[in-house]
Amino acid sequence: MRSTIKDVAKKADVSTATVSLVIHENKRISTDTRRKVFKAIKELNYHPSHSARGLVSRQTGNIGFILTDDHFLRTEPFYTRIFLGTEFEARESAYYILLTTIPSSFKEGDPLPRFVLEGNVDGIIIAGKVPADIISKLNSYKMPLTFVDYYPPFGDYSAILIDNLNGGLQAVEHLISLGHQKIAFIGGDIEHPSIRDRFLGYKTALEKKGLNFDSAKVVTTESDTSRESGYQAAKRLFQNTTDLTSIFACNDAMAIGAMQYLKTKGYRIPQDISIIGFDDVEAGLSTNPSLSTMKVPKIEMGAKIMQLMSDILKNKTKTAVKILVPVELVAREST
Amino acid sequence: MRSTIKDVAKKADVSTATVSLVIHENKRISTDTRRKVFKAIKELNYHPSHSARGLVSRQTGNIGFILTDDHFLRTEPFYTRIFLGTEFEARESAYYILLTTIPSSFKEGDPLPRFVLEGNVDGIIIAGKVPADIISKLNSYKMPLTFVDYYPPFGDYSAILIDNLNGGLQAVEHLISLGHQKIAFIGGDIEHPSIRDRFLGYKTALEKKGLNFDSAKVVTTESDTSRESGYQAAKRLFQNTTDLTSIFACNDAMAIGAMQYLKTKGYRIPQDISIIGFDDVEAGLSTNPSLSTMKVPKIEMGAKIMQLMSDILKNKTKTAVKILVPVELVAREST
DNA sequence: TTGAAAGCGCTAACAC
DNA sequence: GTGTTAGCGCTTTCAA
Repeated sequence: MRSTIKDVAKKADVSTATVSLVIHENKRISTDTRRKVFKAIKELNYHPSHSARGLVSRQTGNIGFILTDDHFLRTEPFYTRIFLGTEFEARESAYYILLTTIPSSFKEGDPLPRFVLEGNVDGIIIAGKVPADIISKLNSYKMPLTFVDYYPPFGDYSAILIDNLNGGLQAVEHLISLGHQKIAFIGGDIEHPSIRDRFLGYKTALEKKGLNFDSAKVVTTESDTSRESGYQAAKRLFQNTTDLTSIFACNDAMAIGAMQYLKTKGYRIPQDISIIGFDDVEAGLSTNPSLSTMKVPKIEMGAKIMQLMSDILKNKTKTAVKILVPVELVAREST
Repeated sequence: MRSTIKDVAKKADVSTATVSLVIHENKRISTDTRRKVFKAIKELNYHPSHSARGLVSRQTGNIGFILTDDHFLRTEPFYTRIFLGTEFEARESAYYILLTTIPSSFKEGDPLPRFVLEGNVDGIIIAGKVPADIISKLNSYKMPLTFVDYYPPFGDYSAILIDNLNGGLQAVEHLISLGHQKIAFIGGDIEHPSIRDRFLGYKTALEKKGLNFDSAKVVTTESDTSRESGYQAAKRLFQNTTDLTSIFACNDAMAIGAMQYLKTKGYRIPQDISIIGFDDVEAGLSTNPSLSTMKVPKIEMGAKIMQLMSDILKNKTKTAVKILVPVELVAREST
């Protein structure tokens, strides 16, 4: 039998109310009593019951973490890292994370995650792009909704986002600083906010340096951002034009796919073509040559969104805040 | 305000006890009452409070899912798939999964997952190999402990395991059926039960077919089973001997790494060397040639372990059961 | 500075 | 077949 607050109270020879006050760091309690209580807690290895607390406080102590199944199952551990950061931080702030995936094809009639229906979370973190339908359905529940690595087209939410625009800018400026003038961009669905911003960064960098923009050097027709798509995008790119010396891929997976294409065509990297990705996933380290990229602090982003959630639930943060997380150039062998 | 059992009782004009009985499908309730109650439940969109239930039933309704951080962050979505299966099944059986990682370097003094300390789970699922230290510490808590894709050296637990021995056997028999006589084995740490069994399957197949075992054709000196290790293992293998026509790699990642090595050395696959892996991860589909492998039903394994856990908690299963999950040959281009 | 007691939502024993 | 009620472990007035 696990020990309860009563056991602690008895052992410390105080009331259960006092124990509760001590636990909640109420300053009205005398140092002496506090000490007695803590001693008893320790000796009995007491941990408050999550259920009992939840019952009276009308809080569950749980946070829901939602992402699409294909994001969760992505080959590159991107969202799993974000989740990990969230989980680490949740330990600190004494929350539990309930992770669930939704189909990326989620539509109006589909059932919401069980923890939403059952009201078993105090707030929800949404990681990565999700179908608009689920956001609107989620909105009818009154819990705080926050986003990490995605911001929906409508609504006003707190979010932790990558500074994609600045990242794209830096990536391309890096290429330019190496003397490149003919720089291509390959990406997945340009409707995706992250990709759009990275592309915007690309254009901005060109403008800033007075290089002219050439739409033949842009391929954004792939539906996802996998290696395979990178391969295909590179193929298409070279059908459009061969007048280029470097490529900025919207993420590492596509960059790696593009590298594979370049190799099969006999281009040497970086001698003939330089290439830079985005995200800094492990796989970029084991390519040959190793891939230059923009480092995204995934674990930290996960931790930050949990902090934000915690602040919101404690009413420390009332208005929606968007935090842009800076990215950092990691120049390796491919540029 | 979410509706409570009282609201339902009032609306259906019965007592809360009756509502509770209806929810728990007690047969003493008349069809008429049952209908009334269900109607009220629906109209009020009533969902029982997890906390209140937990408090009185002394069950949390949560299951802890533990795996090491490097397993969780593996490039190939292997354990994430298992987790997904567990989560799917948990929805059915009305449990929540609390996922947490532990460092793969976990040792005696390290803190246990918070859900264990706080008694916030009814049982624990351990996925993949974990340090022995955590198992012994976990044992001092009275909750059921089950394993998936790993079985610890000591103790008696329920577990869902891959039929590695038979899988290894099938893989090698496949090679033999294609006419191969000189078959190598590359694997990571041979102490790992899964790898050991796959290796045993390899040996058994050779014996069965009257081929003799040649230790020069076995490399099990790598510490992990990554692509990089596969590359290194293949390199070492060819330092030992070049007298071989095929390779059985203990998993797909190593197989892919080995393929890379073979390609750099100019071997053609499968003309010069055939190669088969194990696990059936997505990456094996996009290699060139595509990788033959043994298909492991990861989602199903996750679902099964959750079912097993649920049975144990409902006292349907009293004695520890080990279930071997069969694997299936997927012959693709590499053999 | 501390204690007594009510009550959160639910289940289960018992009464009818 | 259905209702009454105690009580799970905790927090939180209110009183002392």
